[in-house]
Amino acid sequence: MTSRTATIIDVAAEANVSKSTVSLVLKGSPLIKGETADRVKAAAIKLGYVYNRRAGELRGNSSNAIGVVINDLMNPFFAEILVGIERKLVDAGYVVLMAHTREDVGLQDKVLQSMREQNAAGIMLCPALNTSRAVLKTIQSWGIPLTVFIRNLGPGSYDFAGGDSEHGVFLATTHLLNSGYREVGFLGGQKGVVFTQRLQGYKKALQARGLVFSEDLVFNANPSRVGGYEAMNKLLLKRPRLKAAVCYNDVAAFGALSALGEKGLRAGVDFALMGFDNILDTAHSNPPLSTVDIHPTELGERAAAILLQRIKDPGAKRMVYTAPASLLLRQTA
Amino acid sequence: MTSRTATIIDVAAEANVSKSTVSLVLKGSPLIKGETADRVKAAAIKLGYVYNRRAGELRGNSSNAIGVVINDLMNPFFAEILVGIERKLVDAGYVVLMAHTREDVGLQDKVLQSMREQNAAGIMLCPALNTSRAVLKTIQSWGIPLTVFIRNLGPGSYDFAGGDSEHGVFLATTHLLNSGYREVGFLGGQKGVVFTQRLQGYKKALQARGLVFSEDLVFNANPSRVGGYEAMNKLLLKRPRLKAAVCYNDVAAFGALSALGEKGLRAGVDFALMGFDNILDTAHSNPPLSTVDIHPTELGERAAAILLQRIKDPGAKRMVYTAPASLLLRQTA
DNA sequence: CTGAAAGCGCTTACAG
DNA sequence: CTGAAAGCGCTTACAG
Repeated sequence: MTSRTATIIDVAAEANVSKSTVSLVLKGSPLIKGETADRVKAAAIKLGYVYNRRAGELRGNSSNAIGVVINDLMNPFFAEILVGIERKLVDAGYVVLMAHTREDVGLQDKVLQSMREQNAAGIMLCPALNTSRAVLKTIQSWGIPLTVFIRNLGPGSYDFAGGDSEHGVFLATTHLLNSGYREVGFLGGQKGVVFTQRLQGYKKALQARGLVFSEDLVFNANPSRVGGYEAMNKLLLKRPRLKAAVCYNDVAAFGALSALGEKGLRAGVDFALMGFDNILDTAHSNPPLSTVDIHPTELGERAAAILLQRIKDPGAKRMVYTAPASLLLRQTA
Repeated sequence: MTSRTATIIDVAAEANVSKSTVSLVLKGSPLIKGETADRVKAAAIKLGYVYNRRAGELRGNSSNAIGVVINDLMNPFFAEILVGIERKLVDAGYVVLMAHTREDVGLQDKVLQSMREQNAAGIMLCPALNTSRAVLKTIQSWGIPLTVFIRNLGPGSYDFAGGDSEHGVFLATTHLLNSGYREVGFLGGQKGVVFTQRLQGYKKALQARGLVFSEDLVFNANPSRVGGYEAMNKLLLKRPRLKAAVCYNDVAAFGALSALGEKGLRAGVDFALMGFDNILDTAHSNPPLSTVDIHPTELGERAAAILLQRIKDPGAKRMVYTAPASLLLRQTA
């Protein structure tokens, strides 16, 4: 435990220069003669000097911290997104202030406020369910660059990155229809913009076939494993002849797989099931899940890239990235 | 975008007091008369004052940021641990600087260094595989409170929180043995302290029964879904008569479940399988996984609690938390 | 090519 | 109960 960490002044004294010179050397300024710079660097090493970022940022009014708020880290989809975001941000020299809000709007306000106090250089937000669009204005009024990801917040001028939910579900549903199923259910999920978009894709696929949409075939539930499990049990009970369904997301599909297994039904032979997201786990589930691939980790990287761009160019026009969705057929459909 | 954010000086002017008074009021000092305090608060609100934490911390040499470094966020086990850590830390008024190192020791050094520059109030570290014990000394020399979690780094005086790996696997293996299996395999995982401990539990259980340990029954692989999948396929190929195995962790067990399913084998009837960790997913896998419960999220909270305690009392003696392991039987064994 | 000076926004003794 | 003053560790014009 070093009693007292050396400052720029100590280094200056050691190297026989002024602290201005030390500061310049430390940031690699070409203004300082090589010989002097070497002397300063040696002194810094000798004293075990550590840059005090806080002080530097206070003075320069800069920041290298970016806040990212996630709601449901227990869902691997978000964990993968976070990994992508973190990678991109760290590569760009930032540090991430991570907060988990478990869909709690109040907590979300609190952590956002805290990120503001920390003087975050930017904020990446996947809004908690029921988040008011007013947060957008609030954050913008703070002058902090923001990019919203996954769940959009309706029309507005904010940057956004998300998956092509509607088209993805359209593809999945169409695939099931093409495979000969006359009736296909929609399973899991229950509210929020993403749900609405996915359900829309489902409806459009039906429509394209001249099929009529029926509420009876949508089985709402939490977008979680348990939710998918319960929804599938309900489906099996109420619609015993239904043999195909597209799920709100992969995690719900896993729950459905579990429910199917319990009844001795084999996904892919007794029941056709499609997931959504293509989280890593789908490749080795039992059985491997057919799903819609939106490349979660890459999506996270893209979202972060947008924020980085916005920080660089605050005046740029609105940026939006929609991750293309493609069918990934494995064994469940 | 407010042109210029108000400072304590602006508030002081607005309220007709000195900035010292404002500072005191803002931190709720009882020194200031109620009436004055109210006036200051009103002024702060009126001006939209935002506390500049950076400045305050520079002056007071304090910090409310805690660094947490995770290696494999793609493994839900770690995601759950992180959720526990984050919850505890945020509840205590801290902010988390999260870094993901994907088992890259070099990157780990880099992020650790960065946390130091940020003047982190503490660090929670789950060391990347092959991390040298020297990091411990390094971090300690920085004077930053540290708690290591999940993977311990050998003997030393650092605080630590992890699961009872040895006993947990002992229980799982014994359960399989008690169920009548004469031979049980050990599947997945391949290096690191945790692996060693778990394998040790396996050996002890064998020993307690007078059974001899054979390398032939351990199937190494990455501690991931793919790893478990591959290990199970190897097992099935090389030891067709083996009908039971304990897995290195839940995620490997999922991969094994997938491999079993592919061969038309039903876990729990054709093959007995035990996982380890009890991540949320196990409750609704196909079929639901029997596992060893070490309460991941709570473990994360406990680990964070240790760091908090250490920050409060730097001189306290070594703190260690070992999450008790208990058998959780579902359908695979 | 390098130094002296001012200042970022706060906190903390110290007076009164 | 409140104010004046010093200072946290840096950066950034400005001189020279």
